[in-house]
Amino acid sequence: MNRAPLAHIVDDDEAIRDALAWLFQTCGVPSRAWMSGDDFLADYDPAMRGCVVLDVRMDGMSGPECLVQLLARGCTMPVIFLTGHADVPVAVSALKKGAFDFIEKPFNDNELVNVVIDALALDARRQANAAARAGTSARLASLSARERDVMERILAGKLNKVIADELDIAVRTVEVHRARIFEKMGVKSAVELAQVVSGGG
Amino acid sequence: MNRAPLAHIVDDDEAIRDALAWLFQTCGVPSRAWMSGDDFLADYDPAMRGCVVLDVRMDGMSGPECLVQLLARGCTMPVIFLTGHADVPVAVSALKKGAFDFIEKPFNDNELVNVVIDALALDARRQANAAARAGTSARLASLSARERDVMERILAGKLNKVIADELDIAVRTVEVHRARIFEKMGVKSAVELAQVVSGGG
DNA sequence: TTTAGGGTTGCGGTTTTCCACAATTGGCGC
DNA sequence: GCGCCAATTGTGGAAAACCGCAACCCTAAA
Repeated sequence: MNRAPLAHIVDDDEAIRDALAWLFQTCGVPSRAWMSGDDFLADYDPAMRGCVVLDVRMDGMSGPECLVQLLARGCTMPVIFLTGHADVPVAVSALKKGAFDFIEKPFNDNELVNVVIDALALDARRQANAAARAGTSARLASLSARERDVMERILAGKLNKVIADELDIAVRTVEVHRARIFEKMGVKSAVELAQVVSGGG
Repeated sequence: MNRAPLAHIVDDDEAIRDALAWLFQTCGVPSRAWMSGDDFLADYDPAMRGCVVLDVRMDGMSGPECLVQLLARGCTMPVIFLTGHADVPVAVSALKKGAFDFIEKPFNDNELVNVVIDALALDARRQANAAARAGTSARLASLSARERDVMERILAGKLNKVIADELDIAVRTVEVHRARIFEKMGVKSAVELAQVVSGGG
């Protein structure tokens, strides 16, 4: 089951992996570990939830390289970097790419756990938002091409008669499309329609 | 005139201030310099536009302290840090607080200028958005209490008769309020109203 | 060929919206 | 008190939206 929120640990040092896994477990945070960025990317699934705890310097793929790959695959999980070497440009670059945090070793256990918990909470919020947006997108996708033509003009605030004129069809036809759009989008009025498409998708 | 976009240089080293000012000038970027965070904060005005180029380590107030003060005063200008000392926690903290970039000295002149130009562009975009939102807020504030009651219900997609029932007034009165709301908010339909209040304010 | 779905249209009728004209009430500042 | 403004209401009519019913055309799949 990929859908349970996990702390995804990626580190080439077995001692660190074990220590992190143990630390997280004692704090009630489920985790799973990988020994390289390549291994993690091989298992990566967009349905994975939680956060990623990524070592910066590893054999093979580096942490930042792994971040780039994850972003390229549309990963939205917060990524927390761990580093043993002071390297400001790397930290700046990672954070500007969207990393959630960048922590120097040795780190305070409690601090790391708090960061991970914050990251998990952020992911949960994002997940909820994404679900809402996905619902709207799905409804939007269920509209026919013609219905989208009409909806576009409804959202522009145009009257049915104007829409009919622009699309060169009868007003009655616009009314039918309009009703079907409302039904498919699960709204009762043009106002609600405007809100779901501009506020939630 | 505070409103012209400037690169606001804050550094306690006169040589650096002059060098930066000269660098910016040769690239067509107007700038002004301060010799301490306190001095800059004393002159700070929310109407200032552009970006801030802030040294991390200075006599008196540090760069990060200055950032905190600026944020507390609602400053939205992008802040670029310059630092001569590798300090990952400071960099991470600054970026997580919203700093635009964090650059180590010695830096490449061209790179810094590009960052400043990006920051100025970002500020210009934000400024445009803020202006639009301020306009909407101003219009919103011009509504009477009763008009706000009605608008709230219009945005909930309710029919005039339902609104009249809820507010215990005649449908005709709701119509009048409705028309006045549209007029004051500068829109022609309920759909546009929903878009300006949920998308732009 | 039959079936299914999308797009289209007309008819007739109800409901809402939108507006011009006209008027009343109550608070507030001069 | 007087004038101003927000809030309120009514009348009456034109325009638009909304709906159920029935139907036709066309394309793609079974």
